[in-house]
Amino acid sequence: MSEKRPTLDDVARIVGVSGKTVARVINNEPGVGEAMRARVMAVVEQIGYQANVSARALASSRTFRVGILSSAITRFFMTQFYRGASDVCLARGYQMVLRELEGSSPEELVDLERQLRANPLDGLFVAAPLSDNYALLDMLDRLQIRYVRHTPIDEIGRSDAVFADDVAGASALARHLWGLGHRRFGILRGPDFHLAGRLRHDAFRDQVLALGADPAEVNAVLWERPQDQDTAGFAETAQLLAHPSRPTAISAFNDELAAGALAQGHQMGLSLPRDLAVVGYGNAEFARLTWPPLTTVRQPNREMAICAMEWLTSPPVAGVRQQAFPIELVFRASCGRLLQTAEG
Amino acid sequence: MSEKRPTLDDVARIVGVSGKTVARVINNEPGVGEAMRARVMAVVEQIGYQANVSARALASSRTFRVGILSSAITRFFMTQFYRGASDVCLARGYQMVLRELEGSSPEELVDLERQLRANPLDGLFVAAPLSDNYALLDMLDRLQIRYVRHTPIDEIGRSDAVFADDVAGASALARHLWGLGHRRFGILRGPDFHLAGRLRHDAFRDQVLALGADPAEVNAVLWERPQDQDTAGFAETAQLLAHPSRPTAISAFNDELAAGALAQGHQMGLSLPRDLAVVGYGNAEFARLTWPPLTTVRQPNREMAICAMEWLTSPPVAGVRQQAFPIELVFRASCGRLLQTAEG
DNA sequence: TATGCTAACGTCAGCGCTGACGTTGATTCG
DNA sequence: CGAATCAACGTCAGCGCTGACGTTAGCATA
Repeated sequence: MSEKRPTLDDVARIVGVSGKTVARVINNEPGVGEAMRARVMAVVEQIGYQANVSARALASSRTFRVGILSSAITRFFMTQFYRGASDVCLARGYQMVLRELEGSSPEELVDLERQLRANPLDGLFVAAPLSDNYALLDMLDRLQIRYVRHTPIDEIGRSDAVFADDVAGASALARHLWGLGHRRFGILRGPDFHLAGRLRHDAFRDQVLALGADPAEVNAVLWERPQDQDTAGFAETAQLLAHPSRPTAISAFNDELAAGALAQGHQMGLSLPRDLAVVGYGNAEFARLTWPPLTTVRQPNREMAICAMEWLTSPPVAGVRQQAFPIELVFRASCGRLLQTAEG
Repeated sequence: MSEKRPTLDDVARIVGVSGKTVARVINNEPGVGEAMRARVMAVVEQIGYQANVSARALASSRTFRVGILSSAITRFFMTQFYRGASDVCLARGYQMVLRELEGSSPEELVDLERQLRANPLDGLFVAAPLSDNYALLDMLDRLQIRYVRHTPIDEIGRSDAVFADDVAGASALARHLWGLGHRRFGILRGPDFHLAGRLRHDAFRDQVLALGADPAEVNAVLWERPQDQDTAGFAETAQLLAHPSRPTAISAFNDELAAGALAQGHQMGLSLPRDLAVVGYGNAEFARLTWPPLTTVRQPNREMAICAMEWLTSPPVAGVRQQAFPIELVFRASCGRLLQTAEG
């Protein structure tokens, strides 16, 4: 409010042209000569003109706003999305908004739909596991909101999507543990509604079996988010360790569960990693802070978000765009000393 | 785009009144009778009218957008802010946007100012430690942007602020450890530019000295963010433990450093928590996942964000509003069994 | 009964852009 | 050399609201 902020017409008046010409310049539209373009830009720079997003949105029925939709906006992997998305939005003059959809009850969906109607977005990045909630996707389609999904896999090519290869990650962990000499495995399996939970479990199991493991010595326990958050994975780990063919290595759905497995191991008096190797998934911030520090899989979340946001802030294209991103193993101490070099 | 979304005039036409009357109703302005208000609301509900935020922003020079500014948008305590802030924004029809200001170089500030000019906000929540960056605050004042600071302390009553009592938290930890019988203390001190770092250090030290500790047996090491993120606090902990009066308890600036202290303890072959007690600060997500799980201080971040956002989305008031929030000790195993009940 | 006052509405000009549609002068070509 | 073409501009009516300012009918009051 201090000094009124300059408008497009202010620029036009100074240059001595029509507002439309200025608009053509700042929007990079054709129909202006090079000389004029330079003159306009000079004045724009000089008085520090910035387009008014609200006016632009009102007149053009675009909003210059993109959203990130997640069922857990506080999780670490989400914050990596924010950083990547934020960079793109900043560079392209878009606003980034966050929206949480905790459950998937019809009421929550209706609520989201209402809010999306009231505050439309130019695009939405849908993070896993919401990305496989078809009721949600149908709603977005109905509202004709563009979206990019972050999903483990999309067999049917339903929409634009970015993915990190869960099968490759879980298989690599399996080969790593096998290479260290482990033959009896426990799997802390993620919830089934989380597609990645199924994929990682299957890939890990298939890989160790392919390497020659005895099916009777590869056991999984399903983890369902317990009431007591302080003991994530404790009971499930105890259950795995109580099995007749007690595993020497545990592969957990994520780093949180892996940390729980380590804690349970400590509590049972095991010496880690000698008595029990543990691998996580996701390379959470705390993976380096457990004891022993977790061997895990890094997912290129930042890069995926950047890609998704670049799509969403660019003109639509025909057809479906899908992009896979390579994962990367992060070796720490939770599997003990390596007996042989792990493959790349 | 499917079916054109209803406008204020659509509602007015159906009810048979002027658009202004509808506006009065949906904005809860005076000047409409009860009967009319009910008639309008009925139609609003029926056709699902939602005000167009862009139009409203353009006409009223408000933006219905509030921001959260942080130097580390990926930290766990920030995500707790998002959740609280998001709830308020959703309920009040505001958009929440995130902005990171990593360093505090003049260039970055200029950049932020440009962006704030281009995309004005109705208010900004400034998280610590940016909340004590006076260059930033001066800039916001100059732009006449309302803001609420999240800061440990504000002696001069410079602006609206919410704070959790760092002095109370650090003192309580000190009393807890003292009560468990500890007499020699190490402090992993936070960086000085982080006001909370100084406050927590001073409060802890003052408290144990007041309880009778020997000043020679209360030592601090300054932590500066190391290059190698994988070993946060390792070297500093080793330094503390190498001191002639080797501490039996370490108080860390935050949970991350505390986890590093635990890891270093393990690495040195100590039996935790018998040989070394550790307390953190902040109750990060992973505090329950370390071994032993961390005793720490919970800060009511969600509640603070809710308060701040309620202020920012309400009409301004005269004077400065400041609100303190109580902290809460979270007892876990990292200090061993309690010898006596800790105070409330 | 004339006057003033007020609650309950209405009117209308923008807010700062955009999109569709002019206009003009220079260039090209039959 | 006149008509057609086209790049380079200009004009203008909105987009859907809001804020400032009418208008009117009903009621209290002198």
